[in-house]
Amino acid sequence: MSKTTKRDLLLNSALTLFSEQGIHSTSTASIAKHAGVANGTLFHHFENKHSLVSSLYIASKQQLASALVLSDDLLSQSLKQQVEALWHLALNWAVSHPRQLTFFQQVATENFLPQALRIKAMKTELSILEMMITVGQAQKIIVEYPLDLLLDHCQSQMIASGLFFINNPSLIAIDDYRDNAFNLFWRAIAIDA
Amino acid sequence: MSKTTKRDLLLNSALTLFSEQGIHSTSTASIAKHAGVANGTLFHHFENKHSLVSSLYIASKQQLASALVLSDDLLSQSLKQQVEALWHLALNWAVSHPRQLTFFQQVATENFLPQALRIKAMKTELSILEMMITVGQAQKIIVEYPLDLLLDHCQSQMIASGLFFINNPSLIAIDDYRDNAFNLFWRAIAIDA
DNA sequence: GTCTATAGCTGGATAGAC
DNA sequence: GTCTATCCAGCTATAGAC
Repeated sequence: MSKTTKRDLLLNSALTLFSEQGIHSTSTASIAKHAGVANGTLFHHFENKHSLVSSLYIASKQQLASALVLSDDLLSQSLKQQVEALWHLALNWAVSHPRQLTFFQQVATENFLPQALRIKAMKTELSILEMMITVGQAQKIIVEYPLDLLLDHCQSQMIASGLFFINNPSLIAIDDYRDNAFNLFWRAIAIDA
Repeated sequence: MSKTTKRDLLLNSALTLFSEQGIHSTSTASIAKHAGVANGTLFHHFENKHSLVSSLYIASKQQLASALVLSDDLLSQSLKQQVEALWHLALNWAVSHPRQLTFFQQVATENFLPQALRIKAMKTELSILEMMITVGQAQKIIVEYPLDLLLDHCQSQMIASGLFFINNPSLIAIDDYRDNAFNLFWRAIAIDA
């Protein structure tokens, strides 16, 4: 396929080191060294460290977005089944992309990127979820709590679940755990359960 | 009361700057300047930056722990009422100590302190919750999912709720929001709701 | 205990050869 | 595009006067 350019090597090394050490405490020099390229090469491909971080952030968010597409045959199913499918897509992506998930957390807590960029990325990410919740409320399947509270709740729930399985890798394979994790998610927002 | 020593000033300034900028990107020089003391004074009171951070972490965790004590008359109430009381204590502490809460997040994601210290602090913190869950399961009030999953779930739920209200301060005063937030928490783990 | 001054080092970023 | 060499700012931490 598309060959691995030095730019790609740098992005990949950056992701690895960021997720291990945090963004601020990872030097550009160490990124270049880990990628096996010269220091100056990094600044040929990226204007500065911030530009490197935001390139990585945007690329990772796009990866995630493209993983969260529901297949067409699901659209005829019940809302709960659609939510469950979405939830499993997200969890699967999280456990198979642990570096990206911790990187997202770091971008949020280290205040490295401008808030505007993060909020914009979040908005598009939550639009599917927002639609599902609205539909579910109209069908009296989902509790009628304020939308902002529900959206925040669902999002942090998913991230927390992903991190839990990343931190306890041996549990990923156990179907009971995965099912229970979804049940905790669904019971909270569903009417009648 | 106890007078504010320069050591206290330094800890307080550190907390403010850390929560705004992150730990790694806050210099000891800026902490001393913000506290209105000389650079060298910081290193008289703390051996190095790590020692400053861990002192602050331990003190903050103790503050939190002392805020989470249930009053005696609650012990005769139902388990749900005890859980609800604990939940509100935690939420109240969070919204009135926003700097501490973001600082906890930063310690966790920036990997600044040794994991052992963090795990130890977490263990004691979760012991009350663990007891409540175990009792609730015996009484068939709380779902019988694995304890590690439930503990992680409850903890991240509480933190997420706290951060939500810190990020949306205008909603704190609205009782409905607080009640709904607790309901989302309780519905997930309660049997029969 | 608190200050000033500064040592010693590391980081981000640039210049210029190839 | 990639490299080597290097500049300069800012950081942690120390020394020593008061």
